[in-house]
Amino acid sequence: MYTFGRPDRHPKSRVITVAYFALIPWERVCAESAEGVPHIAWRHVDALPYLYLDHAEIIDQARQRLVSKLQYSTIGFEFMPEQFTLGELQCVYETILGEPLDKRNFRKKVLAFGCVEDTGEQRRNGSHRPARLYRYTAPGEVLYIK
Amino acid sequence: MYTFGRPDRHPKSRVITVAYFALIPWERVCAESAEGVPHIAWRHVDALPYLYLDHAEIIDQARQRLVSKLQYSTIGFEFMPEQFTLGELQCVYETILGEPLDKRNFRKKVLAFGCVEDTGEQRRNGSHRPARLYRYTAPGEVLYIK
DNA sequence: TCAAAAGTGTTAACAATACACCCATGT
DNA sequence: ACATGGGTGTATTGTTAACACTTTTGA
Repeated sequence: MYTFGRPDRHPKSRVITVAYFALIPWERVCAESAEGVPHIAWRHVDALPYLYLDHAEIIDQARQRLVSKLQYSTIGFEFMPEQFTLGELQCVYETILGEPLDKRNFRKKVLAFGCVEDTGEQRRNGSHRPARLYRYTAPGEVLYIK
Repeated sequence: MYTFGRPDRHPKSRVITVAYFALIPWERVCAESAEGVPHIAWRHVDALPYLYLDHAEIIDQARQRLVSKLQYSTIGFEFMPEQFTLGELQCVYETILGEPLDKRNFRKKVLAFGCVEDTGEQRRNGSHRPARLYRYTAPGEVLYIK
């Protein structure tokens, strides 16, 4: 994601942090303590505890990076299971961007881009019309939402 | 610019390279040998000697990064001296992007963006009309060329 | 029959592109 | 007078954004 190397970012010595971020399906998320790291846990990004030094800045930059990646890549699809509805996909985009998107324009762009294919299947989800299920396929070009 | 950390990128051990790039005025460019680095020199990016391991890839990525930075930042102005003509600026953009740009559209965008101001001065340069000199001023928003 | 999400096209505003001529100068 | 780069405006095209109603289902 970014390498933090400002000479004065650590008070004692020169510390360089290479930060990465990964998208992990919720089912596979588990927080295991490792040697030398006694208490680790997953936290909601809006409810983080005190963070050492510039670590809050690192988190912040990762969020921003995710937002911009959403605009010039198909990273949003990485949040989807194998089959998904366009409503679910739109929900991911809206959550990350932090603003509502127009349903018609969103579907238009995604479908026109041609990185999804209709599986022919549907999902019944509640007391309303069932949604079509789509599958992610390799992108041809770059997808811009917004 | 980017941190290269693939575990197998060096045959002997785990080597991590944090690559940076900088824009330096030609007058201040000098290649000094340092301890342990006997022969260093500046090379034209299109005429590089053999490069160790993935170093060619690193150079390549830096070039690409420069191209994309040109599109969402005002980095192009960093190549300019304190006063410059729009023709010179366009030349920088054309060189980096590797394609000619329309003179009128280019000037329109740069001027509309409002990150330059007319110094009132001119430069006589050859047997043709003198060019206005501009000065770079802080950008308001993001400048997109192309 | 009602509530709730799914699905669908058109129009207007704006941004990007293509394009050709006159200007000021030095030789 | 001519060669050279400087300077300017408009028309077209393409892209993006705004907007409202019908459909299908379960309760």
